Amino acid sequence: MGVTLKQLAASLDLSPTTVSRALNGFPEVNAKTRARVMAAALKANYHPNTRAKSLATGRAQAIGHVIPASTSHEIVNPVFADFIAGAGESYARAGYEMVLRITPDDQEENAYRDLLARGSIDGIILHGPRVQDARVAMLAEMGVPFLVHGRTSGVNAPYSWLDINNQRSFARATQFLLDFDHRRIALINGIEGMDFAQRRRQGYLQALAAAGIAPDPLLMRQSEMTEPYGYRAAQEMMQLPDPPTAFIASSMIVAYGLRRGLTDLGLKLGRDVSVIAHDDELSYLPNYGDVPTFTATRSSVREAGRRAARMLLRLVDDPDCGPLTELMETALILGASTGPAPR
Amino acid sequence: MGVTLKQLAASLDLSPTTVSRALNGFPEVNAKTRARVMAAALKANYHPNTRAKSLATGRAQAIGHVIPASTSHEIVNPVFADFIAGAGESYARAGYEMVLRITPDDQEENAYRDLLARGSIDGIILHGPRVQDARVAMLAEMGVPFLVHGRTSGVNAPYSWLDINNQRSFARATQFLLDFDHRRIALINGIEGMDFAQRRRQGYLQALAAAGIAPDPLLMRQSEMTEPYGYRAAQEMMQLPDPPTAFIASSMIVAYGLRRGLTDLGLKLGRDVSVIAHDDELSYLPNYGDVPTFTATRSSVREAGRRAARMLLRLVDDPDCGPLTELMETALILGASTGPAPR
DNA sequence: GCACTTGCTCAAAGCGCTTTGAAGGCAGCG
DNA sequence: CGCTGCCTTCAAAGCGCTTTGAGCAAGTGC
Repeated sequence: MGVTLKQLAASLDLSPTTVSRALNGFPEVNAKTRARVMAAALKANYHPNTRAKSLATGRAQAIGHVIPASTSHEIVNPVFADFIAGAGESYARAGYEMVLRITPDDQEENAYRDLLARGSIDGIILHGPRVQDARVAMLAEMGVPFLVHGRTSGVNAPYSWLDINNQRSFARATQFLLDFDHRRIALINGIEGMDFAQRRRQGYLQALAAAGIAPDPLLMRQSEMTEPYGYRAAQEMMQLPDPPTAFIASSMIVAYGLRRGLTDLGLKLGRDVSVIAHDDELSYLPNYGDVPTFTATRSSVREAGRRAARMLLRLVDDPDCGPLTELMETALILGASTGPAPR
Repeated sequence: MGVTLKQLAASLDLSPTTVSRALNGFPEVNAKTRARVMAAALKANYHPNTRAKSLATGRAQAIGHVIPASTSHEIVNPVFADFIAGAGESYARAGYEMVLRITPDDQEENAYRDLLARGSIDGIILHGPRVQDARVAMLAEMGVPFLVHGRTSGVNAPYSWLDINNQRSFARATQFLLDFDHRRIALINGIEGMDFAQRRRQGYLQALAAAGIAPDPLLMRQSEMTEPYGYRAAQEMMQLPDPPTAFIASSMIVAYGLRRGLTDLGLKLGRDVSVIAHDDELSYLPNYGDVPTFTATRSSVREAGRRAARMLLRLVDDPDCGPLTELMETALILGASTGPAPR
């Protein structure tokens, strides 16, 4: 344990009051005194005890992230890690701590209540929102500042969120393929019920509708986004009487699986069949180069984490600064995996 | 904010002392009183304020994880997320909080010192140890209980760690291939300097040596474990005058890349060329089925997280319970990606 | 009957900080 | 000279909890 305020004060022959004020920038401290205090604090490597401080101020100086993680493994995923990393950067900069709570998914509500009742956090980030997610109302009712990473369709009450424009993003991707004369476009989506998956499908359907193309249920799948899932989707769909000429994948990993499934069938991406992936810019799933491997809808999930955290901190600072929302657009980047529909 | 101990005590017509003791299981409380208190606490949804509690006890009831994450992205990786998830389970069970600090990697030491001086944590998990990692000595010197996920070669002083038997694991994998008459075996490793990478290479070299085979530098690579890295390794090595007949990959992602590189060359895994991967059992990189896709050295990193956390908690509880160490063996599981060397 | 446990409960101090209310010193003013 | 008001500093209370030391009533043994 480090030096305490009292000790520091004693060593300076000052009262704790004055030292505290000097360090916290209160105006009623003599400039000379303040300088002395600052110097001594630095020298003694003084850091105020967070617990004591927050007990006194009533603010935890910490943000909670609750990760339900027993049966559904959907959230403990690569995307999550990068988001957390981004958020953590913002917290660190603001002097906030990040508290992570892993919980069986039937106990998620408890986790929030517990964290709150214990006074361990000032705000919450809600992960992996589903369609009509009841957790939003729950958190609102608890009266704690919170921000959703994503959105939840079907919830009317206002709440703060940061999301990417999934619908527009996938509409554009679909449109792009349509422009290349693709008419049979498959959507390999994330698991049903996740809000992002629904929005992506909407974008996809919207673009199809605008082109006067009836969606084919045989070309739409939703499941957990693994590589084998992509592989099977490719293999099975290409067996259809009227197979797709293009695929849109909800993640890079799925796109990897698609590519394998397709090349195993002797098809070349960008020539025989087209693939567009959603790219969260995860460092170990790179999609760069002069011509990226995959044409992709791209958006940094890490940057999303950074921004979401900053927004939440504003909310914590001033709970009345109203529901804050941000919709990040994605970039459609051209890679080697797309081309005109073969005929 | 929830109910306080004082309020609860008042409502029961008892002193805070008694209520505190009743709740914390001290023996000197009348059984009837305790029951009353328990019931009331439950009803009022009482949760002791963590900050007050830890201020009073001097224990933070929290464990810190510091993630350096600016330039080197090696740690914000999929493996990390699963380890954290496992550790979080153990913490939650023990009533501990998990504090995550993301920091520029030249500031990692500061992060530890700060966390400690502020009294925010009781223990630390050290991630991603490198060969001769100076952080171990640093933490030891700070006098905080800590546990390393992995080990650090070249550090003599004892410290607590949990690791998988990387050396044996890769020696076995290599041996397995040797038994299949492979003589040209490539090692596609993680980045140089990471301790796990060094141990894996040692295991590989050891098996080769035992078989009287001189290692070929052309067959050994180390880099960040991405899919394209695996792809390039496969493509380039197969161009060699004397190409490998088998590959060992340090991660599933790399193995994906290898597979693509090899199949692109028209080679069939398990027949024309063999691949063994290290499988951390990440949920979105599944390698299961009747016959798993890849022959693999398998070990759940999530389980490692669980155990590491438990060990650290023991250490926090009793700092003198000595350096705790655990070496987890991996399983060599037979999949479809290996077979006898072609001749 | 007394001294002495034993069992249960409480008042109060203290953890390290912030913050309120008060006070000392000094200049400016009439 | 005395009063006011400003600048600077401080003592003390309080945040919600644990824990020490004391106290009180009932039970035990002589």
